[in-house]
Amino acid sequence: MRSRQIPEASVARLPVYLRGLVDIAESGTTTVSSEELARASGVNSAKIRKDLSYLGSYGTRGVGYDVDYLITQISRELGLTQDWATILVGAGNLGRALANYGGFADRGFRIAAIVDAAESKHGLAVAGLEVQPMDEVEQIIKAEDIAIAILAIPGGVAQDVTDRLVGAGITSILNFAPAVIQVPPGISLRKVDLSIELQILAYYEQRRQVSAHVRAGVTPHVLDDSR
Amino acid sequence: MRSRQIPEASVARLPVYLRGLVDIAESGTTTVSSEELARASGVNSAKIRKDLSYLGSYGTRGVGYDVDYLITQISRELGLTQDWATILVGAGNLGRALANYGGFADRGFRIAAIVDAAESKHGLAVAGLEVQPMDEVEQIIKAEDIAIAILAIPGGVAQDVTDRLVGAGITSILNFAPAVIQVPPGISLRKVDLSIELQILAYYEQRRQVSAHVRAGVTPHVLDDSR
DNA sequence: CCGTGTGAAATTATTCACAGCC
DNA sequence: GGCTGTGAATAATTTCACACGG
Repeated sequence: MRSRQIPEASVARLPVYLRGLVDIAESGTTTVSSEELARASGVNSAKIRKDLSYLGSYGTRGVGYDVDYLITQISRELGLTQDWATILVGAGNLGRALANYGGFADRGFRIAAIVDAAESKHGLAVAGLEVQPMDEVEQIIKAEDIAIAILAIPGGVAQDVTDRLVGAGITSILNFAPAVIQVPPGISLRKVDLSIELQILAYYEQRRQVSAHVRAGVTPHVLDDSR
Repeated sequence: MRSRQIPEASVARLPVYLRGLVDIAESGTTTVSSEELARASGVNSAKIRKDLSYLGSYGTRGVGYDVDYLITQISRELGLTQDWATILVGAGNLGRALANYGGFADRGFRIAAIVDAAESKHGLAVAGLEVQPMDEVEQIIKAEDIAIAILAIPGGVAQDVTDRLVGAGITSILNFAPAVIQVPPGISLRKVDLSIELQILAYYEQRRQVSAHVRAGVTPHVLDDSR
């Protein structure tokens, strides 16, 4: 199909396919069907075929996809053939854990700098880098040509820090801070929030417990056949 | 409207509203309009009204929503009025950071136990708990009546550990391991993956750079999550 | 044959727009 | 007058099912 502008939902799955493909490649397999990739990536095969069709016609009918070729194409599409310098903002528990997290430099991402507002953290060595003062953030972003920032800071300062980073030229933000932050149009923002994920799980967990009670004959509170 | 079964997309936003509402409550405001909550939660007001309508008619026309009452209703709907015991699997960098992460016990969640496969970690004190051997995980889950597990383990062992946890009675999993894991039907799974989030950002970053070369037309917008 | 690629159908989610009520 | 609640309209996403080509 080869249309520009891949649907957002598809883009979000491409990295998942990539991970599956890399696993498959490591096992020595060179060709994969959408059905096999479905098993490796937890996404159903029809969705995979549709998603991949947005990239182009990279499969062979009756055969499947060449694993290495597909890895190359997805990587190119995601922009993983270039190196991305990132700045980690916040050298607390979470920030340090993220910095030391292996799978990071994994796919072309590199922490180019770590900054923290607290003077007590300055000069500290984290993952082979010295934590630098927040004061220098503008200069660092410019000097290292950084577009992506990772926020591991307290919620209370998240918006102010974000505004400052955007002012300094950051255009993509991955937010680990437990706060809603606003960005101007044209800036990408993704958030990762432990507490929110747990709350979502709790909803379904509660629902599961309630229905278990009903099945067991305990307090069949509302029972409505009409749906 | 008061229908059972709230759409998944709405459920995923309820915790976001809750956070916004708590912020608003702390500022001393007692009534909020969907427009104000939109500003506080980064979701547009029409969507908010629609989402809240699934819970019931808790607003007052011409006025807005009572902040405390809405907090209560959303909390109840999400199942946050009860306490949830969780087990943290993995006491490495990330696991320890998560355990020490403040906003955790925040909304009724409590780490009841921490386990790790490595003998070197056993007995270690993390966030006021002793790291216990993986051997005892079944017993711990039963004894503490734990339904939710948080996985902060290497990708390579994620599936095996998951199978074991599900076998032991876990029904909700929050996966921080960089791996695709499969769960049986009826088990909830959410994943948080640094590397995948960065790759998604890279796609839009690349696109921004390409279009900047072409012309000054900016690609707009905030990306959303989840699934 | 087999598995991709893709229109078309079905489903889910978002946005609109305004009647209804405070 | 202002803001909710919600049907109806629109858009996005997923699923179906099968023609097509290796």
